[in-house]
Amino acid sequence: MENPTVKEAAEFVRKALSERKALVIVGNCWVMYKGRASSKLKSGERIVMIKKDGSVLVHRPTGYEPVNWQPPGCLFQTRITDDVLEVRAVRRKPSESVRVFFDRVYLLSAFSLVDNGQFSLYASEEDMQRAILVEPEIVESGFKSITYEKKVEPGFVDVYGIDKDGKLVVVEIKRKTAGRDAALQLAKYVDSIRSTVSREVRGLLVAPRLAKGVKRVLVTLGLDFKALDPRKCAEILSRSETRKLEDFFSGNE
Amino acid sequence: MENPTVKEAAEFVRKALSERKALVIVGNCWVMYKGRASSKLKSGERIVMIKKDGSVLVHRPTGYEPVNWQPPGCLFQTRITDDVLEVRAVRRKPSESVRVFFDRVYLLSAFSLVDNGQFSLYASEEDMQRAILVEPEIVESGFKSITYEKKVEPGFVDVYGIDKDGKLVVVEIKRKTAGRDAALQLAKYVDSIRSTVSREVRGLLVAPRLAKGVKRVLVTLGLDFKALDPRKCAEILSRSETRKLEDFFSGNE
DNA sequence: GAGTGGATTTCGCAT
DNA sequence: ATGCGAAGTCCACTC
Repeated sequence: MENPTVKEAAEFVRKALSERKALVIVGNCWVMYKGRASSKLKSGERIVMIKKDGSVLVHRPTGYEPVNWQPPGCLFQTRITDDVLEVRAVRRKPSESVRVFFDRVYLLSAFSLVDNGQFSLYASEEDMQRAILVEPEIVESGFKSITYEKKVEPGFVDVYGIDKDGKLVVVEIKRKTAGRDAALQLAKYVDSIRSTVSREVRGLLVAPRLAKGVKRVLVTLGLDFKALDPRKCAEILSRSETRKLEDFFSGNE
Repeated sequence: MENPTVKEAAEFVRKALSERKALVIVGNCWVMYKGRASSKLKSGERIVMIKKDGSVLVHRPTGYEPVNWQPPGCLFQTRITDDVLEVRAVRRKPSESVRVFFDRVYLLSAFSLVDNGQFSLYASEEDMQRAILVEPEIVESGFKSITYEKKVEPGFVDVYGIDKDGKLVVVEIKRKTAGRDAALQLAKYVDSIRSTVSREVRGLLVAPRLAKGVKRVLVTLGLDFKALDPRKCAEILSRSETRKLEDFFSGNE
């Protein structure tokens, strides 16, 4: 629907919302938000998206982020006042509402979209962990993992293993530049483990790189560091997945 | 443009991108991302938005967040292979690319949007600070603010004031539930001030509410707490702005 | 340009 | 439900 009248638009929007369709509205609008905070957006041309799960996005012509929005789970209400179309999205818990007022609509489209496509992300922190479990040698020559996500007093140890000399190794993984906090976290874990075990315990921080000054912190705390590129982990994982896939199709080891 | 052929779509997209228009594409697609991480999104129907500043959003039919995206500043490339339209968005620093492959396009629209509407957000932490400066009594009966500091690294005192008994008050503001960290932060400031002043110094934590257990921490540290809703601050600010506006129009006060 | 902290963060997972 | 931590976080601001 192109350049509909406000009245036509209102009818269309109502129908689309009741049918739980995805809605795209391009037009001139202003927006009021009230809830966790409050905001006012003055008149301008924007792209508004309303999804079937009740999420709302108001996008300006620039920027990655929506200027106004509402997370999934909204209830909608539309009305016309003085030739202005108001679309109101309300949600409870937290109680908040976004009201979008259109005085002109350029484009109005509704879709029943079907999307079952699987999304997979590689080289998250979790993937780095899995990569280390799949191929422990990337961490250190001779390293062997024992368990992962081991619960210790302050939280969770990412990977727990033994080095080539038989020393216990507590591994803390960061997908990004490791900061002072990661070092301190690891130190806590190491201390915690040491208090329960009579063996020697090493702390190893695995991350793509260290933040400035953290090297010194590590030295002070007696911890080790291993640089590891998340992409390499992604590679390892994709390789291991490929292997699995081959195994599946060939039906053998 | 509705249900264009892949070829028509490619031509349209190219033109729109070269003219720096905002582009909305609804269709069946799959997506590959490679950069800080890697991801694959299998085939499905989605809404893709490309903005004039070179940002890209791939939205599934549900959820607030885009499943794939690219921040502003991308360069684009389109091509057709085997009746599939590929739109590739590349950026440097960090080097990453998103490739969207369409085998069907339902809707294709381009817009030259003009948006100069001002956006104002109320009840940020800074707004709470301003509200306290405008109306110090909301903090405590008899409270008067002396100075405020917008930002001092590594931390900053939000507001300094004097209470009804003439004691110095250091105010720490949190827009959300205040945690243990806020209390400790405030304690540091208070200690720091005490060491430089021979007067009595109080620490006052202002926040909508306290996290569990923080009440005890405050008592231990000898700090006070005042519950303050950010929304009330927003109200105060909008009132004070209204007053200002009235002053402006009446030309007095 | 890198580092730091906030966000109407959102999202997921564990308790 | 609540709370905690991660995010391809993004973004604004300081150094």
